[in-house]
Amino acid sequence: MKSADKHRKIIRAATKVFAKKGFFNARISDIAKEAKVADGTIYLYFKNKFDILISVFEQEIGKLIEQVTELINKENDPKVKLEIFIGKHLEEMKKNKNLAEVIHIELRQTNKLVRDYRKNSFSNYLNIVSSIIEEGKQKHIFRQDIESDIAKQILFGALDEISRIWGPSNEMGMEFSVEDVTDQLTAIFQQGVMEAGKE
Amino acid sequence: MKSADKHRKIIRAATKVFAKKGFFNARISDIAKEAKVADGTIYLYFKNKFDILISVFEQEIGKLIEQVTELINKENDPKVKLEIFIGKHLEEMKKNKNLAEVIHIELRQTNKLVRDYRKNSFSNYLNIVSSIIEEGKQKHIFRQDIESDIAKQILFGALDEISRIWGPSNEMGMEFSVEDVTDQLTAIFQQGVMEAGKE
Amino acid sequence: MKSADKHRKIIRAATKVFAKKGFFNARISDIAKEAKVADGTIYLYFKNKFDILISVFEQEIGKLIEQVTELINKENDPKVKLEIFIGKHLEEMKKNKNLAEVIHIELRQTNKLVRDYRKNSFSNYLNIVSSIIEEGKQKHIFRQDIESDIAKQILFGALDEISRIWGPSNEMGMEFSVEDVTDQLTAIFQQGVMEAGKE
Amino acid sequence: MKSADKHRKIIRAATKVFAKKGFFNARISDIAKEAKVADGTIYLYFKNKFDILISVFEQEIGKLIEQVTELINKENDPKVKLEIFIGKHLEEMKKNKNLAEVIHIELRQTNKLVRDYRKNSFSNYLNIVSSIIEEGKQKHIFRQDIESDIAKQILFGALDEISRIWGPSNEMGMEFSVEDVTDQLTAIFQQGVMEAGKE
DNA sequence: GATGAATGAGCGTTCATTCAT
DNA sequence: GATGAATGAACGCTCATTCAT
Repeated sequence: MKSADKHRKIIRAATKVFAKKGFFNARISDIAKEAKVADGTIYLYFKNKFDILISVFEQEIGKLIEQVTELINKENDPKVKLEIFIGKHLEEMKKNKNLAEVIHIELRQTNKLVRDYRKNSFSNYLNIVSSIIEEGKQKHIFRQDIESDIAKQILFGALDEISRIWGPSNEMGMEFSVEDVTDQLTAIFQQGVMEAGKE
Repeated sequence: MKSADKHRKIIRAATKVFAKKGFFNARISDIAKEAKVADGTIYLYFKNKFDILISVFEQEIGKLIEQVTELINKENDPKVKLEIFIGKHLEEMKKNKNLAEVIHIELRQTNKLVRDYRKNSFSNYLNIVSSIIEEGKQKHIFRQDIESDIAKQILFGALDEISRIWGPSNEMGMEFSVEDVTDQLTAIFQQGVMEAGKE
Repeated sequence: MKSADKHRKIIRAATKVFAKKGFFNARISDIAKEAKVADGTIYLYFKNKFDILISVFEQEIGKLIEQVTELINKENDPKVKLEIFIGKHLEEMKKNKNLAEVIHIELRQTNKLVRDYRKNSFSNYLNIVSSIIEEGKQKHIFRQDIESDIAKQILFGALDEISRIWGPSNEMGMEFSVEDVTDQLTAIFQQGVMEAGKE
Repeated sequence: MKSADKHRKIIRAATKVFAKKGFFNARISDIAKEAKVADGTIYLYFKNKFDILISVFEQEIGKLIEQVTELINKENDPKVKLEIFIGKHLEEMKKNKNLAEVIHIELRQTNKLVRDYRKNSFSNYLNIVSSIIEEGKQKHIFRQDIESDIAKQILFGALDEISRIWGPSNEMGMEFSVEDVTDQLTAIFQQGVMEAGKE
């Protein structure tokens, strides 16, 4: 039986290699070597190179959705939910720098498959944000003029760009902790969407 | 003298092709055909394929910096400056959808050369934002706890992601005008960085 | 003991697959699937892929030689023997279209092994023809100027090409029965080799 | 401009390599080396490996049709026409042994493209034979019961198989001249299709 | 004996870059 | 300067064969 363990090993190796070299510069043989399997073995588990990329997302974003959803469901205050979402995302990205790179770089390879994919798991992830925003609007904690579909993109763009602070190519001089960055983004975004006077 | 006109034609063609197919899927011959020159001609104007990509940015971001700087220098209020920056960026991205795609997609090809490049023109562009933030902090209009280096990344990420609303692959159902989106992002970011009570 | 049954099952499967896809396009896994055994099992019965091809001939041509020889030995008239040979060959080819394809297509893969093989069983098959011709010459029924070594090739070429009428790719509009075709070829070849006036 | 000379050189090289190793065992790099061009150059002149094969036929069979047609048109007697056809074919095959091998081996690679091709140039070649036969039947020189569609296959099969006498793998001990073989085949086939008494 | 997961050599094809014209 | 034919290194993927279970 094709071992699930080997599948995982390849995913992990691919994430690492994609993060380091980018999808197009990554060679199947790089991934195979990193995973300590033969080149051909990869094709027992994945249809083609692109399928590996898709699988990396499917796997990792899936985990993220699960974790974030659980944490958020324990909360009532949309304001706090936002903070949790931001914090959790950044925490995971700092923990798994390769994933951050992969999301950042590869999610942007204009490509039918990725697009199709984005309509699925990734969309679900972003829709967590729009739900929170809508809830906040209903409770009159967030401003009525905020479009949740725009706001979710804004927040994701910010999260994604800021995650690179911890990447291998951080060009900033300073080091920021997850807490620092979470605080900054939460502060800006939270305050940004709140109704005046609702502190 | 190598005609500057031909140089421009190639840049324009490359922007179009990169936007449509992405850097790695774009062929030199695609660009040559689009520019109506021979493949070999491109190498009279550019060192290699990557050099074309760099030049597209250099050129386009340069223009952006010029325009934005001029507009902002006429203003005093950092709050208004932010609004101008955001509005101008989005306006340009909507006007030049190819450029938006190229920035979005290609700026993310992890690559030593792009990185080096980002330390130059692109950094300058982002530093316009941090300057505005610093000015706002000094004038006690913006919160003292905002790190301008983080904030500039946040804003750029938001701008970049939101620009895709007008891209060829906009998966959102609705159509938003530049004004709508500018208002939303300005509202969130402005309010987000302002000191309490300073409306 | 390796079951002879499994050996036969694989031969049968291989004949089918080779006929359908040709030797080079046939995959070991195709044959394994068709034979309902594991890929590896095939290597318990055959040395390698080419060995399977050889075995298909060995087996099938062997059967043919046996049957034809028996029928012919009952006859005395070389003219009738020719007719029997032609009729039996075509009958078998129509019955076993896969074999016809395999002989037609694969026997032509220029290859040392096939050549070596042709010197054996296949040669024996063809030599049935030259024997008949020689016998006819001796009995002064067939023309003395006929070279039996050339004539056997001529007849086999004709038989082989004509067998394709029933193949999956018959491009002729009409349908011909075994009898029609046997009659035609027998008529031409028989009359062709006969001495003038010996009808 | 892509030189017609190079096109020819590649065709010639391919014919040689295909003849020697067979289509599937021939490597593009073998052909390139034989033609003294770079591997990539081949793809400036041919769509893919299979396209080279098709082109070899198109080219060579085309020449054959031209030559044979011209010779035959000078003749009136269908009997002589047959002799010319057979003689010319065998003469060309002996002259160009590589072509003989390629026709023999490759025309049999079951394959949609070859089939489509056979419906064109190759069919035209064979139809020269059926026309001759029909003409002979009309003039009551050939037997009325001969089906020209079957007879053309018979003749081609015979020609094709017999051509291999001169191939690199001739397993016969003896050497036969073109004349010998032409005589034999002409004798058999001609006499085979003729009406009784019409010598 | 039987399995099928694993292997890795091997090849068709692409395309950035060069250079003779 | 301009051209575009030629180059050949590079890589994704296949599949016959092996071997641990």
